[in-house]
Amino acid sequence: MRGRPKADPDRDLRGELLRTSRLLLEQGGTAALSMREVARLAGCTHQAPYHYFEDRETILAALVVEGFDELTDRLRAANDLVPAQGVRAAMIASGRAYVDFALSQPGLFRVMFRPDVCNPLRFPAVMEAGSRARNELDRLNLIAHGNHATAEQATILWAHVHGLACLLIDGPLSMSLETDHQRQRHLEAVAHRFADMALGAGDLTGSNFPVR
Amino acid sequence: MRGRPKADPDRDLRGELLRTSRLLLEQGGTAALSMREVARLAGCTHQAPYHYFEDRETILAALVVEGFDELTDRLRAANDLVPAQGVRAAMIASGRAYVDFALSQPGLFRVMFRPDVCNPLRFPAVMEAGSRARNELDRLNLIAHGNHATAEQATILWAHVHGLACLLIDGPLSMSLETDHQRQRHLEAVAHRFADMALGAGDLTGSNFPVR
DNA sequence: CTGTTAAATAGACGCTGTCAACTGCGCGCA
DNA sequence: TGCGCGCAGTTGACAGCGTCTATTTAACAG
Repeated sequence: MRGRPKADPDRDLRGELLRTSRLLLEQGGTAALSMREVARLAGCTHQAPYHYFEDRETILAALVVEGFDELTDRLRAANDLVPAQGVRAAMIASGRAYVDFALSQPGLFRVMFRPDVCNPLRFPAVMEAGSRARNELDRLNLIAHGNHATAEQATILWAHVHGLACLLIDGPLSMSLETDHQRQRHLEAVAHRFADMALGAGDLTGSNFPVR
Repeated sequence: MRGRPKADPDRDLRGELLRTSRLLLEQGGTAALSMREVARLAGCTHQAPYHYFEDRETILAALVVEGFDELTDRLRAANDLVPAQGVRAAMIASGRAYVDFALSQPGLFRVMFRPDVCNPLRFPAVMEAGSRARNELDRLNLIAHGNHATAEQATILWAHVHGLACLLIDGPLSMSLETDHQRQRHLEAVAHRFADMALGAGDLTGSNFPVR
């Protein structure tokens, strides 16, 4: 059969393509996400996806936006703990949220920070979604340090959680931790230690935020 | 002409291939490093590289080893500052070394921490080179905290410099800093602030290392 | 009934990594 | 001197990839 097949409004090819892409990305990394394989799994010809996405990078961009939005939600939930549980708990929860997100879908997380794979400058939506996530981290920093919050502290906070996530999903850090239990314990300890450092060090610059 | 060409002992094809690969990797990222393009630029046929490297990943592995070795050298040089300039200066220099390395050759740096592009498990040499670099960071942590050094502090140190490097080369962080000068100043301030946190916080666990 | 557009199909092109087969040059050895 | 073997390449082929172009058909608007 050639040309457009019988109408089937139940079928959402665009959505199917996105779901399939995300699966492929997660299972085999960016290299496994091929236009033709996506089409095959979604049950259409190799050219059908081009109707919905300009090219391969555009599919990735759509996934990246989804990813940043999900990350933003998780970070916001952590920040919202402040009234009930305090800044320290929120900071620890925030770090956990960031790391958990990366560990739960490392394939997506990697692409989110790889401009050579998906160039944010080409996709304003990607840039905006990324900014929203970043704002959530900045908000935490602001809550934590109030008037004494600095851009340097924000950078340290971001670098810490991001570095942790990268090292965990890309092996070098998790390889030395045998069991999942060990890793959990280590991460827990790291989070508390970092919170001590970040919040406690406020004293050094005049903040009177109490340690512990 | 077919078959092996006239002998030319002056020509080091293997070296040429490696140099060319590194250039391509740096200029256009991992996607630009194609077996055939390397061969073309090195002036041989598309199959000649296979005599020296099993496949594309093996070329990348060789570059990654070079990269880790260079990073190790830089970190060692920073650590060697301790006797003359003290722990704080060495920690700042170490961070600068890590970040400078990443910024000076982002293409290579990215591959060094991307097991889906170059799987360390397949290349023992890569694993060992990576361990050497990590040991240098651990050594700094040991010097900084002596008997009170913990695995958590080592992780925080590593995550900090690594996260900083990743965010800088992959855009999100450097994009908000307009000029090179601004970036330099910010990084300087971040380094000092982190050193304060990492060394000063030693007090919290009983270390009597003086801040400043 | 006709024209337009959306949603696909089909085929081709050049690029890629890699497998297989072949070709010389030069060295060790008889 | 002659011979064979292995190193260092060459050439050709194949399948898979992204993407361009052209085509086909279903649905809808006037």
